[in-house]
This record gives sequence, structure tokens and C-alpha cells, in this order.
Amino acid sequence: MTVWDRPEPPTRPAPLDRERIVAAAIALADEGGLEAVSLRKVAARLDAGPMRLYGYISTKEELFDLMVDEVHAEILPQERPGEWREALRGHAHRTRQAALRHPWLADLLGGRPTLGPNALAVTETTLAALDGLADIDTVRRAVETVGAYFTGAIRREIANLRAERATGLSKRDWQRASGPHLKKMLDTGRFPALAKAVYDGTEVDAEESFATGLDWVLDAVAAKLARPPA
Amino acid sequence: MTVWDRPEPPTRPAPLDRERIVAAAIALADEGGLEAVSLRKVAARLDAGPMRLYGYISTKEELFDLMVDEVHAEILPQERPGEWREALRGHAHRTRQAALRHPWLADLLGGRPTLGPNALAVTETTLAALDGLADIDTVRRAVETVGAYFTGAIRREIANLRAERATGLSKRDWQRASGPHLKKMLDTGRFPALAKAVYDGTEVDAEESFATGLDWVLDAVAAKLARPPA
DNA sequence: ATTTCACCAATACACTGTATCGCAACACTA
DNA sequence: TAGTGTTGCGATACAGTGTATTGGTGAAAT
Repeated sequence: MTVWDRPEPPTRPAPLDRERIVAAAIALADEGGLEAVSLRKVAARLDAGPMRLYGYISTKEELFDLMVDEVHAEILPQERPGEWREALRGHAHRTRQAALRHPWLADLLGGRPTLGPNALAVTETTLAALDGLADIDTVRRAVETVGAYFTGAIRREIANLRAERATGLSKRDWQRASGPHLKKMLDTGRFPALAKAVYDGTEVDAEESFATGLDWVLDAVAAKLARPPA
Repeated sequence: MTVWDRPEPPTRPAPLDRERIVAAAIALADEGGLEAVSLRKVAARLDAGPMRLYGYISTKEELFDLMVDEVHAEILPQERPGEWREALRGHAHRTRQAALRHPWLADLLGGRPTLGPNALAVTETTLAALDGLADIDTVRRAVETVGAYFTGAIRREIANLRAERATGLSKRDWQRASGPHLKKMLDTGRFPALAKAVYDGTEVDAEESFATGLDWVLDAVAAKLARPPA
């Protein structure tokens, strides 16, 4: 029996690990949003059957948790930040950048406690940058308050961004209330303050808006760090 | 042909409207979370076929939008608030209360632009309370910043609450890092600042935490309202 | 009385997350 | 080397999802 007669040995199943699974899931989410992530499609990308994944994760939610933690690797600062304010600001901006690269992150942000190694590391460096500047409770509240702010701000920004893209309207037109519905509502006169804000307000770009609000919150933190708690 | 021979006229289909549909959906969500809301189940509650709903909504997401706006009716202040700070604080706390009554709200908060009549009305009264205290852009930023804060804070609070309930642990135990995983991670020594925060930190209840962070942000707003923008 | 029309229910489809089960390839024992 | 566990993978299966399509049945209009 020559080589030609013998069939090749059956290809062993491609080796799998969480890293590759998560990478595939992230790729899918980057392309088509969170809803494009199905266990079947993730598995297909790895030439595996859907059930194979259940050796590595026990539920789809866990896969999402892994994805979020993976992105937190991008959020980790390159070098240990020096000043506390820069540490908090950097944390916020890097999270925002990550969400712009991976818009599905906005859907997950704050949705579940983040206990993955990367997320913990991010929190650690941020806390460390504030260590000693106030009692531990104040420091913790500072980090949480800033975190709450940028979580909310990022979610809204991404939500608006999607709405714009969905209608195909330019950002200017959208913000200026040309969502026909919003225009109609404002023109009823029932929302004068809102109408004024929309029509008379200056148009500011998203990043500046984010940064300014962040600065406000950071100012508040600065005030609390300055003098010890009552 | 007597009455007895004639069959009763077929029961006309129960009348439907958005209000009833949304109420049914909210009831389902209150009982079993967002994932318990399926068009089939909503329709079943109204003795209707699933397809019937598509006369009133064209997509499931729209149903969610209606649900969110309906809850905003609970968030509307009873009486027109006087002082700006009280207006913002009230908005935040009422939103939080609504999320505690309807935990699924946390999953939707900030996820899509809120353009429903009730949501607009809420924004209107909040903006109105700040009207004239600064230029319109500052006012808008104030409302958005506070909104970003409490959106993020509420989401995290609800997320933690769910995690606690899922493990069945008491809040104290959970916060003290007995999530076995978190404890293990902290004990590695790789997260000293985080460990200190968790172990040495005072345990504060969620509402106080929310209120304190909110006060910080309100202080920041106060500072910006006080002096006109640069 | 007959036609039109609107609307509702049923059916259907493609797809989802996950439980179960049987097989096939490896590691180990005799 | 032959046999035997054991592990882990694939296929199959199930209940359920959102939504497109279709066909019939009532009320309204002629």
C-alpha cells in the first residue's frame, strides 16, 4: 500500500483556548455589533462546533465578560501615571477610545461587575495614583464617581452616534433637531427650555463635551481631596 | 331558529393600544427581567397573536423605547421644582428610585437616545430649573454631566445588586470581598491599593454612596454656574 | 346584496442558547 | 501488544426567539 493509497490522518481538531475564542468574538462584535455575536458564529470562525465552546465558558454572558476584560487590556496605561488627576483623566479617555474602537463595549459598560484581571489592574493603577491623598473612603468615592460619569457619558455618546448613523443624517443636522420627530415636538412649544437649548446652543464636538464634563467632575474631586472629610 | 340554536357572535378581538401593550411588557419585565419580555408573551397577556403587535410597533426595540418613556412618567416631578440644585438632585433620585422599582431600566438607561414625550418633559423641567443661571451651553453641560453621572451610578448599583442576589451572599460579605474569586485575586498581592480599599474601606449603603457622589457633581456644577464661563 | 378593504391569525423561516448522548481517539494497565 | 477506561468532541435535539408572508373573515361601502 503506497502513500497514495493511504488517506491522510484525520485532521485533529484545531486547538482552542479562551484567548482565541474571545478574539473571534471580539472580531465579530467589531464587525457587526454585539448582536452579531452568536456562539455558532464564534465557533464557526474557529472551525469548531458550537458545543465545543462550553468547555471554556459555561454561558454566553461569560463570554461577554471575557470580552470586556480583554478590552480592558487596551485601557491599562502604558506607564504608571504620576499625577492623580492625569491618572483619572487618562482612565476616562482611554475607556472612551476603547469604546470608539469597539462600540459594543458601550452596551456592556457598567452592566455587570468587572472582576477580570485586566479590569482589576486598571482599577488598581487608578487607585494607586490616588493613594495617600485622602482617606481610603474618599479615594474610593473619587474613583467611583469619575467612573460613573464616564460610563454614562460614553454610553450616551455611542447611543447618539448610532442614532445619527442610522438616519444617515449629518451630525450637525441631527444635533440641530432635524430628527423630524424632535423638531415636531419642540415646535409644539411645550418644551421651551429644551427648544432653546437645542436651537440656541452651540454645537460642540463629542470629545470636547466629554472632556469638559470630565474636568468638572475632576474639579469636584480636587475639592474633596484638598480638605480632609468632615 | 330560536336563540338557543344560534351561536353567540364570535368574540371580537380584545381592543389593543400602545398603552396596554407597554403595560403588559412592563409587567413582564418587572417579574422576570428584560429577557422575559418576548413579543409572544406580551401578546399572550393581551389574548392576541404575536403579529398583532406589529400594528403598534414595528420592532422590539421600539417596544423597549416605549417602556423607557413610560417609566419616565414616574420620574417627572410632581410639582415644578424651585431651586436648581433640588431639581437636579430630584431628577437623579427619582431616576434611581424608578430603576429600583424596575431593575430592567438599568439595562436600557443611556442605551438609546430618549425622545419620548415623557423623557422630553423630564429634561424640560430640569433645564427650566436652570434657565437663566448661566449661558445656555453651560446649563446644558450641567444637565448632561449630572445625567451621565447618575446613569452610570445607577447601572453599577443595579449590576452589583444582581450579582449579590445571584450568589445569595449578604451584602456585607459580598462587599468584603468574599466573592471567592475577588478574594483570591486580592490575596495575590498584585492589587495592593485595591485590597486596601476593599478591606480597610468603610461599608456604606448604596443610597448614601449615590447621594454623596451626586453632591460632589452638584458642587462642581455650582462652581461653574457661579462664575460665567471663561 | 355584493364588492371592497382592512385587519387579524396562522403558518413559516431562519436562527438563537444550551442539554443530552453516543462515538472515537487517546492514555494507561495487564 | 491487547484490552480497557476516560475524556472530550460532534451531532442531534429542543424550546424558544423576532419577524415576513399569506390567506381568510369580518365590517364597511357601493
